[in-house]
Amino acid sequence: MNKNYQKKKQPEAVRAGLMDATAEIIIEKGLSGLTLDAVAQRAGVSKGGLIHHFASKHALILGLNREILAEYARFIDEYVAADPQPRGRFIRAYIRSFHTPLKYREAAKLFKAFALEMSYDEELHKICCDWYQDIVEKHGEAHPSLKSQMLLFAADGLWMEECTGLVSIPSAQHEAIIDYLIQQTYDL
Amino acid sequence: MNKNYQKKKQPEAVRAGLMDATAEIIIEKGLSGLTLDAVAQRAGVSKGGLIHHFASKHALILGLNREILAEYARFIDEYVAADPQPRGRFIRAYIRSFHTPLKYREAAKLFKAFALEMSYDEELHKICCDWYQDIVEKHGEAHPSLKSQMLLFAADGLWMEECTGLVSIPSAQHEAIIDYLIQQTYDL
DNA sequence: GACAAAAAACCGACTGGGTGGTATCATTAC
DNA sequence: GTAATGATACCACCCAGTCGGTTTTTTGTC
Repeated sequence: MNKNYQKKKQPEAVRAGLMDATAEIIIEKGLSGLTLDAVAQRAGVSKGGLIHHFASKHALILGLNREILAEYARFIDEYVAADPQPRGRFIRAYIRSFHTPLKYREAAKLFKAFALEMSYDEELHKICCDWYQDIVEKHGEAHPSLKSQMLLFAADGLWMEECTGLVSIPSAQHEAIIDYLIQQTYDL
Repeated sequence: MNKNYQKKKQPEAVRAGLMDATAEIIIEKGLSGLTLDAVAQRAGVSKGGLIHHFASKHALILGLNREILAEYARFIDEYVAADPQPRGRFIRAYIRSFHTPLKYREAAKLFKAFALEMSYDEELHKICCDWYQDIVEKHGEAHPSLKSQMLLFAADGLWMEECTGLVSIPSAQHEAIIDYLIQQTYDL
């Protein structure tokens, strides 16, 4: 570990930089605007270097997706652990985690891009399904009530609204809605 | 009807065919899989013919989007008109219309594709925002309660789940959730 | 109704830029 | 040395949009 001393090459940093660049480009231009050249250039790496770390564009996308899902999972874990009231704990954590700024700013846009691609990419779909199933098995109720499910869907809907900016809610109102959802989780 | 008898060219039918082909391809392969050649071929038209009807790929996408939004608006209008109870009427119509099969099967996937593209296409974004604003001004409440907003978001979330197939809800449970949401709209 | 001119509808080969991926060579770490 | 890391050049393919042309339909005029 302490061999890093005087290391000129730092593959892990390069790899992280590539991930960041990928995320930024997807946020700015969407998945369709993601090109290997652009990623390499933004990360200050050659295309060959990029391909060395991620064998293909697909691998790059999957890698980023995995990383982001892992981060969301960490958020949810933390929120659940910090919540003394068991009832509705998972839903509160779910709501809060999806409205917490992540490592990647505007991560919601990223997630939305993946949400679309899921329909056409089985591997990506499976990764996301497994993630969701794991998180529910870990924290969720075995037989959630209709109200619980409604609250989860409402959190998803609000998240989507954030992504698309369709309704243009003032941020104060946005907060109010989240508070309302949280409040509802105490009465399940 | 019989006037068509001798008509060889039917531009409106061709145009409609191009729309259908576009929708089908987006459903199958997503927006990124949409190519002018594929649309033309599926519709049985040459590329030149396609370009004659839609000046660009962008125009094609916007045209289809407009058509679908109009169809959703019609659904909502009908549901509102048929609902004797004014309170929560719009929300019920909203929920129901987004779970009604449209002209284009699996239209949800289409809509999801547009929802993504909105972030990167100002024109598309404006069309959708205007549509939403119009429909709310027409039927919605001026100052919706938090619960009203929550129900709308829940409908959106459920719709998204339909698109992505993330949670894999049995259809019976799906129906139960919709019923629950509808039921909630009577108590606002 | 006739008939020419204009307009609309339609065709398909071609272009030019972009992009994913490969092959090869150079450098650094251990 | 050699394995990991990274740079550069390159290729084959795809795809949006162009362009000159043909065919059909509509329009204007007598």
